[in-house]
Amino acid sequence: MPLPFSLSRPQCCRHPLTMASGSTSLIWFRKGLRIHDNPALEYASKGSKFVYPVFVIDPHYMEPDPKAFTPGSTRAGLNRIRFLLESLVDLDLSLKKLGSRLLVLKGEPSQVLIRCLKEWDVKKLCFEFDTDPYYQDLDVKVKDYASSAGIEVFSPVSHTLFNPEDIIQKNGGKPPLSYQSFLKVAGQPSWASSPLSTTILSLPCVGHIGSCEISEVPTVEELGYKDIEQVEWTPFRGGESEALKRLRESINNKEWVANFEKPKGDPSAFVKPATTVLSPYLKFGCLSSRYFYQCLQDVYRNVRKHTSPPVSLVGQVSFNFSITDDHAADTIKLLFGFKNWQLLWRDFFYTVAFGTPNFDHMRGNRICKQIPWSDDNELLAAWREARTGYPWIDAIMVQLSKWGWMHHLARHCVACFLTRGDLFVHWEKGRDVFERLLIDSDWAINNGNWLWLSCSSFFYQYNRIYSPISFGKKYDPNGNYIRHFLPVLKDMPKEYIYEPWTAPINVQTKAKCIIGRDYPKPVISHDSASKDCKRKLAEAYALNQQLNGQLSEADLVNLKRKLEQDQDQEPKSRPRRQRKLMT
DNA sequence: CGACGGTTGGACGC
DNA sequence: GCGTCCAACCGTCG
Repeated sequence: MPLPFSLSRPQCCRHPLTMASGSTSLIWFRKGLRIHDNPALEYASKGSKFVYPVFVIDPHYMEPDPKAFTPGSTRAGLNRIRFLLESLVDLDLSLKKLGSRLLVLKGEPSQVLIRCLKEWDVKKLCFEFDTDPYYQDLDVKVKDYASSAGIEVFSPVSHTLFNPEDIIQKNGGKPPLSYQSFLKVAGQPSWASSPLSTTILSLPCVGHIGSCEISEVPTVEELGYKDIEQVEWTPFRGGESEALKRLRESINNKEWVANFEKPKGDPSAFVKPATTVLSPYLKFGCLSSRYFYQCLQDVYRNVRKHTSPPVSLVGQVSFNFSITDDHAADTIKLLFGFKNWQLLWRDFFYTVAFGTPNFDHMRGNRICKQIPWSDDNELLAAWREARTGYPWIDAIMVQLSKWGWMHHLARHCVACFLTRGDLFVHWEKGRDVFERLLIDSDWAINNGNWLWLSCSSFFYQYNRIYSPISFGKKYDPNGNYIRHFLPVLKDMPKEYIYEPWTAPINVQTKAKCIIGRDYPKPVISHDSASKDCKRKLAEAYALNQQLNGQLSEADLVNLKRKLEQDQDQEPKSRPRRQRKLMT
């Protein structure tokens, strides 16, 4: 598969025609860290004499926080910071091949940007539209200045397949709240049948820098991260080049394509992850979701025709397919089962998130059930620090800390466990942990999934609880995943590895892992805790229905008190009492 | 009002 | 590995 853009023959803007016409543009990179399918970059370079490609290192995200529970800033773990820096280095290299470079600045982005616009006498400001509230606020400030200074602003939607505003408008002003209705409203993306412009052969050069403080892409050490203790880091390298390489490999992998929309997959397959990990690249825009979409569409078209060697309809991609009948059948099924594409889910969450005020909170969020979650910081800490005593849960949390990535279903298990399944801790607390540690954490998708998993919105079958014991066992009976991420349990026989507290003491001794000393006892009993969660959710749902979702703070406090009283009257449901069962 | 579907539940039987 | 039952929620649609 050829690259979607050419990296050959860098050219500079010495040509008299180029020199004579055009003005000065600035492309502000935030997400969209790529050259291919980048309308903002394309527009910036069109007819411009100078183009300033800028990235601003934002202390809000990047400043080291020594008090954080793992290395990193307040809002981002070091894995994601590193992934971002790698993506920037790659972007800089690609820009250099096109006769330009990346200008890295530091500070509060809107202030830095406004200073650059003045200093460089910029006439066109280009940046990808971003739906995240943080960028929405930032963009207002920058746009206000630009309009007062007579600067043209170009801010295209290119992070998602659809423009969330269009879909909300088409749906009568509110975002569709079910995936099916979203698909109905969304239809096909407007650009789906026409080729994306993905080729940039050269860029205008960077003009004089003046007094702005420009640096190369910093290292983590230069950002102030020193003496870091963590030994294992994420195996995923950032950047557009890596993204396109992974995409190419994935698409040539028949099994992966055939499984692309299937919900299942083995969450315990950690050495060679069950899904080809592209999510962090989509998050940062190292990979264009639209380009990805077209590649997949291409594969399906080719397979459908499966008589002759695959020929790309848009003439840009050909895949090394040796099509088996099975695979063709599978793929054809997928073609018509189009609606399950993960990429469409991404747009679904982006649309709902954009159209829902306070999407990232329970209070003031019109689509969120009001539930009196507990604020038990000890249970939260046990979950966060991988010491719940349930090896399946703890192994997943270790993978989160070390890799910043876990299988989708593994995320479901730990999110369910923390909230509606076992610990009844507020989903916002879990959301914060994921948001910080995941290398692919994405504001809309992360919050959407926590709403989903906690039965606060979208999904309401709170009786369906993932078992912290049997769910993992189903996929990985030997417990290899646990042995890898929790080496303390590596010698525990498979009969006990999902429930080590049930192992006879001589077995524990032999495995060199005494439960309660080398590995914790369970913080709760799943049987009683999950029953208790169901009871609480049933009551909370009933009150939500009764009050039409309009619960005051007092209503929540009263409900919480009532739930705790009921718990006291029913000793069987009291999770903390169950300790004796586990020794 | 009732039927129906919902990315991704668990347990059990075969 | 697949079907069936369990228990039963919600929002949507007719």
